[in-house]
Amino acid sequence: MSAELPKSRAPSIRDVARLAGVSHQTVSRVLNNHPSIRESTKARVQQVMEELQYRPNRAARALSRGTSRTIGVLSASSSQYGPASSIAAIQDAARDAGYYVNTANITSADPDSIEAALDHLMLQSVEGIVVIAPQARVFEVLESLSISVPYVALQSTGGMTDHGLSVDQIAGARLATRHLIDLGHRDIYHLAGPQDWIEAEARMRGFLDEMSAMDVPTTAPILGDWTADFGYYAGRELLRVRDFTAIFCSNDQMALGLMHAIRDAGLDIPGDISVVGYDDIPESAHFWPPLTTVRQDFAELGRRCMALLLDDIAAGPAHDRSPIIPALIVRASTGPPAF
Amino acid sequence: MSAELPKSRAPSIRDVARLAGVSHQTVSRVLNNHPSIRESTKARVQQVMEELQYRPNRAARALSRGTSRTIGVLSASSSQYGPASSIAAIQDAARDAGYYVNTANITSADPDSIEAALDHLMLQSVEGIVVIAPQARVFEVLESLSISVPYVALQSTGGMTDHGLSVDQIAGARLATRHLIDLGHRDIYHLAGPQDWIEAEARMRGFLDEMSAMDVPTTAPILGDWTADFGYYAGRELLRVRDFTAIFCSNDQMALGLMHAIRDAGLDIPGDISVVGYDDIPESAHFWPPLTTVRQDFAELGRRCMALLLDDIAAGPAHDRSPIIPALIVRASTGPPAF
DNA sequence: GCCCCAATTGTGACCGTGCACATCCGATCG
DNA sequence: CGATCGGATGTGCACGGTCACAATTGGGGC
Repeated sequence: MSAELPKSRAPSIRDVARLAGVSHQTVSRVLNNHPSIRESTKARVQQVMEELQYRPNRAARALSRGTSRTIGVLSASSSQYGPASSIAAIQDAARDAGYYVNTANITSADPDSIEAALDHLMLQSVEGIVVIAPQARVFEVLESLSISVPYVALQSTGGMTDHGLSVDQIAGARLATRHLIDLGHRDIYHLAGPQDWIEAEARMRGFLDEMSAMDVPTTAPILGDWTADFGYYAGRELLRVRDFTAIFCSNDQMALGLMHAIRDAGLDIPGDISVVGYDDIPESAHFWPPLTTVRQDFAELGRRCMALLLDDIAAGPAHDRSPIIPALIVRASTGPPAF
Repeated sequence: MSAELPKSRAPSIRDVARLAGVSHQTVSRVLNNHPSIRESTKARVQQVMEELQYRPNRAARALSRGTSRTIGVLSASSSQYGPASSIAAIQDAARDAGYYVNTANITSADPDSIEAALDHLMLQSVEGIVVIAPQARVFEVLESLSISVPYVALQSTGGMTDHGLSVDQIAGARLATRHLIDLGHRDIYHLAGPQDWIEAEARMRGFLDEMSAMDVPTTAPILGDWTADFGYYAGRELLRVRDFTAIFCSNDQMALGLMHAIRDAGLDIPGDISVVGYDDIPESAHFWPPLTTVRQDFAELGRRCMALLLDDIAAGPAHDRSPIIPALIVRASTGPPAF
């Protein structure tokens, strides 16, 4: 019986006002819980709103306030575990703060694609942007378009601009590298991510830094594309020479593919070759062998990133910008070298 | 030098009109490329728009048109590969169609959480909703709230309502089961997904249907939670009895955990036990052993889902609703039983 | 008993765009 | 050559909120 005839128009603030016997402005005050409204009036208005199933019209509010309460997310590879987790966390945090989130994916790294995605977001009149496409080029475009809203980048090194949330990828990579060195490895390879990814570069730097700090000679890293497939093919090529006893992969997927290749070659992990990944996706504990890796808390990352952005928007006091240090998770894929 | 002083207000349609020496309505016509506008006028207006860096105000447009050009996505577990891929595809498709996408995640399956997420979307005045949280309960809530906008569910069986995109999960599950039976297995287990997930239930039904159609006696399926961790623990328990030679898992992650448990028990895959997964996530080709699984094209799914919803919104001609049939991908995790 | 102040409420304009309708103009037709 | 017609453009208002300011009310201090 609660079924209502579909009215031609949704009830507006004035409809509520009329039925409650007050002015539309009073209704507006109830909506924004203005301090000086008599309790009784407030209750009456709220009851009418209930009856009418009144919903404030967001467009109208945005128009008159001149603010959209929407933030944009610019994302690459949003279907991967890490970014996807962060996005989810961002959305939750935004919702809690009363914001809406609109996501634009970039399919390729070319400026046109980036610009199109940014355009899409700006058309939405977003109040801020979270960038989860930490390719260096994205930032160039961002700067060149002189975006007028604050933006924050996820997973940057924190070094390049003040727009980044500092996750110390370098420290994480050093942890992983140090672990291998401490086990006694000296011939260590690095399978890096795409060169234009800031975080890939940071991990590579961490690797190289630690190697040189510990006085271990290095080979040039191989540049991959984050996929397990690439890890597999890279592994096949590398094993032709096989003058290494350990390898540090820039993410868990590539490590998975690489281990596949190592097994195919009839070698043992970690007996013949030790493997370390990066990210600690939920599956890596069940790889064969279970993968030693560096844990990143993607959800926490998303939340803190959002907090940062909201601060920027409100121009309020700076939130906690202290860098997040990833943690090494040691499992069965690493061990001392054969000898 | 291209830096502009931040003007107090963004240029509006009237600013453009004034500078171009036309009425605001003419500018509006240019924006919506109305047929009867003289070429020269159009060009002049467009040039002024360029100079002023004019951006149409979405809120104003939504207000006066009474339409938001926004669709909502209601999602559970949006960080998993499958849903995440579909969401990305939906976003792309929406963007191409000139729509915006707003995602709301539900954290738990309780009605309050679902209602809160729906509320968030409705406040946005979305024109349609895609549901990627195919828990039966979500639909109950959806029905009970008598949502006034069209909605489409991803990954339903297609049987329950006319709101679903038919992916024939049952057929997919039958393919997998049939594969095991054809190999000669008779003692086959099924590790299902959470009971209230429609797709989990469909896969279970497919399994049971095929088993009974082929006259193979069945054991009650185990209900899991989609995670690799669960697969591992379930595997440990199951192997206590070990009266089966094959197992069909409702997704690849659980299959991964299960294979981990099987290896831990010192058994061979597929020598002692064959394993089949579902989804074909990009990593499963590199599991150990590479996983036989059922491929779902999540991106295609998202695209078609979006097409369906746009049809519903436009009340246009029904799009292609023919069911998608998943494909079996045979890899090394399955083989004939020992004997 | 009067004045002042704060709390509460009302009034009208405005945000930027699209729609309905009116207007203007040149070309076509009888 | 005037009536008609359709393309091109202008005018005013509506959309549903918020904001600035005005108006009304009630209570306390002198």
